Amino acid sequence: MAHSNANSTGGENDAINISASQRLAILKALADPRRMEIIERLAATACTGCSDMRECLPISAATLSHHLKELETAGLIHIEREGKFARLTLRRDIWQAFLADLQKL
Amino acid sequence: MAHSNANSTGGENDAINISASQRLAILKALADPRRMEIIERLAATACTGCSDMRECLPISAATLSHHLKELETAGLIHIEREGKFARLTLRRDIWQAFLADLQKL
DNA sequence: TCGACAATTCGATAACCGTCTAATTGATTA
DNA sequence: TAATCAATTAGACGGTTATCGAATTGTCGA
Repeated sequence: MAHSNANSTGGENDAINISASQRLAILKALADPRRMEIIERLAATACTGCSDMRECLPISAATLSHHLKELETAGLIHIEREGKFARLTLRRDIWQAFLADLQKL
Repeated sequence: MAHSNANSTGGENDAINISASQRLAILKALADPRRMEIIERLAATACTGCSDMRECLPISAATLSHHLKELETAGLIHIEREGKFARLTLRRDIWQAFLADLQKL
């Protein structure tokens, strides 16, 4: 909820604009091997659960939860909780906006 | 010197390939407001000296030197020392390779 | 209702990092 | 040569953060 990006001003496919603070948050989020790995996996397989992640990454559940919250706060992933499980998805719109933002310089 | 990228295999305009470790180093380097600001300035004005930077950023000479070394180690900038002064340039080839690398996921 | 399980939160610890001052190196000029 | 200045290095301090085990919350099946 930290970064809203709810500015659909009626345009058709206007790209999302990333604020400087969100760009920093995303860069910080990506500047960790584990979190980068999570993003890579989500980008490749489109969608996974927490347990799937833990099978690949050598980290405790607590640490994974911490990283996921970090990625969610940065706006990079969406965590959809379904009963006992959590479904993770990469927010590709934010990802593209982030890349477009870096392209601009 | 940490990241060489001296692999011109005779091709014409083959893009540089970023290793995973260099990608991480670049992300870490960018995940700091001051260093990001430095990169933005270098991208805008093409080339500047240390003293010019210090006029804009509220940091000590020692801290700036530390940040510049970090950016240089990541491969993002080139520091050309001319006598007393230092000339800073953004390594646009690396920057583009970095962006292309992120695009791939 | 009662365990088993997924995920989160809490509290602590260790490592990392940005920042500074002070000291140093190296170059230019009086 | 001595003084000055740009930049770097050394060393220290404080804040941030990645990590874990333990406790907690919430959900599902027996």
